Amino acid sequence: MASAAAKPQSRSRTGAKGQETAARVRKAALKRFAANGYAAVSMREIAADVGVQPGALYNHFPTKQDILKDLMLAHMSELLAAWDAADFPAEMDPLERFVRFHIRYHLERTDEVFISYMELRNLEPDNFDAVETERRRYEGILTDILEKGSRQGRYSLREPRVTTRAIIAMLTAIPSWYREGGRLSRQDIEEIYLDLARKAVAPEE
Amino acid sequence: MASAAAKPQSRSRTGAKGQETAARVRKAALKRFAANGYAAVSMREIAADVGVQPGALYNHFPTKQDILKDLMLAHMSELLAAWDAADFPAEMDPLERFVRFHIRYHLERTDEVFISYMELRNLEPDNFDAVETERRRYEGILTDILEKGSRQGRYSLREPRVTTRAIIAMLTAIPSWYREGGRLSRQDIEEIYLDLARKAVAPEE
DNA sequence: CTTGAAAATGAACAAACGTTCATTTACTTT
DNA sequence: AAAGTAAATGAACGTTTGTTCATTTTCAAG
Repeated sequence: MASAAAKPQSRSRTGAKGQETAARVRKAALKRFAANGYAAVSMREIAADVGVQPGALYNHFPTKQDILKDLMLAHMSELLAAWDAADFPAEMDPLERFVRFHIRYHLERTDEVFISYMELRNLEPDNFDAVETERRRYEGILTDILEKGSRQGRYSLREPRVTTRAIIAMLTAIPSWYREGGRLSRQDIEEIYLDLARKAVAPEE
Repeated sequence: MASAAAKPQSRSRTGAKGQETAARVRKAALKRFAANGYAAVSMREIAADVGVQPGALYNHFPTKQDILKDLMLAHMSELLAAWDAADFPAEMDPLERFVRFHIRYHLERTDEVFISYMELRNLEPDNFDAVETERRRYEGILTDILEKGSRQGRYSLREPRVTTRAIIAMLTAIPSWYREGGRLSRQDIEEIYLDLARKAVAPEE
């Protein structure tokens, strides 16, 4: 009883090598799923990328579906954690915070983002619900910002939930066309979209 | 020579029955692709929906890929034709025209719309290019509206192409969450999004 | 009624799929 | 060095896949 909390988790059975292989599987699956779609990717292809025989994958993930679930849930929780950890100047407007954060994060993690709204339909019901719950939590952040700002008269809008989806849809589409090294820098993109979002909810003068 | 234009196309070899079956194949494939994704749908499932043996499908489409290409190209050309045919009050602002048209059309043809941006990656290169060309043509409509309005001082925006993608992304996402019979009617949706779009490109006062 | 082409059948093909499993290899702890 | 577990192998399993094809059915035109 007394030892339960202090248990050092005896490193012997943690399987350091296994952890590392699991990470390589995740990485390979992420790339493949993003490029070709979950249904079009075979376990054999993932295994080949990792440099291992197909059967070895099952030492780390019970099924192909579990790899997808793992990737999507990890993405959502990392997204939410990144928001919590984000630090912006104290005086920055909350909407500006959200827009800048969203753009930056989504341009950094294009594969994860792509999978997370493209492969939703390939999730089995339970896994779908789990991801959907996290997604709603993320949307809730912006909805709260809009509602509070609306009450304080800093923004003007009709439907916070609808406006949330509109803004997020607008921002999330950026990685689908933005290419590094093009005419517009990431900062340019931030300013353009910030301008659009701000004006869209600007109070009538 | 003289008969070329008036040729009655001898109904004998038009295959009336075949045309009808092909239409049923398109319809079944559309529903299935939208619900489960191109890669997850088998020719056997489509055949079963149509009420025919798998082999019979190949009397109408050379491959499964051709069914997808057919659906997507048809959608794009119908979308563009519908825009050309759309009639709005002469005095209506062009942006308002576009927003209302886009929302109405996309809420009417949810399956086609869903497939057309979800299954792009499952198109072979040639087919992808063909669809992409049509998509750019459609985006060009809004870009032209924004550029002209911007020159005339009716709108204010930084980047017509970027703003085009932002507005279209925002509008196209509607069918992914809108449900008939909910709290908001289609008219409500139109007004809310029209408001957002207008304000986003409103001239500074 | 005959003819001929279009359409549908039903069985078959090779290939690829996710997953399992007895066995061997690798590695950490006693 | 011995023991024991985790990881990887390599072959195999039963299904399912897109597609083909010889054959039969359907059906309108002559």
